[in-house]
Amino acid sequence: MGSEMAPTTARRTPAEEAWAAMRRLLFSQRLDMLGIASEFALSPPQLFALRSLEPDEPAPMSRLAEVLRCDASNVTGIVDRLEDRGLVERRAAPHDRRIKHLVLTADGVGLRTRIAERMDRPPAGFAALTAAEQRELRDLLGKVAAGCDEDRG
Amino acid sequence: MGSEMAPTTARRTPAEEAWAAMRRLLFSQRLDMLGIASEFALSPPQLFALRSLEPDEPAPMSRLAEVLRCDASNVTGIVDRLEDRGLVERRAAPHDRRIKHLVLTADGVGLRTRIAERMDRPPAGFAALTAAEQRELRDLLGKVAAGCDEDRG
DNA sequence: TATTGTTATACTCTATAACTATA
DNA sequence: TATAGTTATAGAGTATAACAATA
Repeated sequence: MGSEMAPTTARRTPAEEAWAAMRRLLFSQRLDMLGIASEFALSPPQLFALRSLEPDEPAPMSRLAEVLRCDASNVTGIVDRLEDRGLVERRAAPHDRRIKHLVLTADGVGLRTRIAERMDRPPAGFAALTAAEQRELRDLLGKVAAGCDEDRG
Repeated sequence: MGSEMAPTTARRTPAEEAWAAMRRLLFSQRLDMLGIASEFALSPPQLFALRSLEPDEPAPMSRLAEVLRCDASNVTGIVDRLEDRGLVERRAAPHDRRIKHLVLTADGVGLRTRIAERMDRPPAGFAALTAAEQRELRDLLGKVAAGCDEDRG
C-alpha cells in the first residue's frame, strides 16, 4: 500500500528497473528490521551491536563505533543500556587500560542467538522462487555487492 | 569491511543464501540512504516526506504519518522543519477544516526532483551485470516483493 | 462523540567539543 | 603529545497521553 513512490521517468534502463525493484524491497525490509528490533525490545543500534559481538570474543568499544558508523561518544550510552539489561559487560583490556572490551553475558549470548535465528530467516517472499531461482538471485546479488565494494575501494 | 556479520549456521538453504546476499546489500544501501539524506541536508524522515509528496497534489498530514509509519504527533515537527526551510506549505482543506493539506512549494518541487534523480540512479554495483542479468534480477526481485506483499495481506 | 492535528513529556540516537585516564 | 572512552550539550526522531478545533 503505497510504501514506495512511483518513478518520475517513463523510460528506464534495465539497471534502473532492477534498482527500482530492489529499492521497493529495501523499503519494506527497513520496516521489518524495525519490527524485529521492537520484538526484542531493542533499538536498532542495540540490535546491531548485539549482533556484531561474537560470544567469547571481547571487542573494544571503538569497534562498535565502526560497526554502527557513529561517533564514539554515542557508544557509551548504547552500551550503558545493554549493560543495564545484563546483556554485555565492560571489561578493562589487560594490555592497555585505556581500552574497554565488551563481552556478551550468558543472557547476551542467548538473546543474540534468538536474534540471529529471527534475522537469518528469509522473508516469506523468497518462497515465491524455485530453488534454482533462489540460487540465481543469490549469485546476481553477490555480483552487485562485489561491484559496489569494488567501487568503494 | 565487516559491514555485515557472518552467518551462524554452516549449512544454508538457497533461500537463506539469497537472503544473506540481499541483507548484505540492504545494509550498505541503508548507509547510502543516510548519505543521500545528508547530501541534501535532510533527515531520513524529511527525505521520505519530500519524496512522497507529488507536485500539485495536496496531501493531508495523516497520509504522511502512514508513509513514514510513525505516530501523527511526530509529523507536526517534521513538517515544521520542512516548512521552515520553505519546501512545503500547510493549507487548510476546504471541505473539512480539521484537515491540513501539505503542498510542495516551488523550492520543494525543485529539491524533490534533484532527490529523485539521485535516488533513482542505480548504485555502481549494477554495472557489474549484463543488461540481461539486470532484467533477470529485476524479475526475481519483483517476484520476491510480490510474495512478501501477498504474505502481508 | 469521533477525528485531525497539536502540545507536553520522556526516551533514544546523533554529532561536536571538552574532559579524564591512560599511553 | 596522542588515544580510548566519557561527559556535556544540542537537535532530531519516536511513542504515549492530553488537548483544541472541528465534524
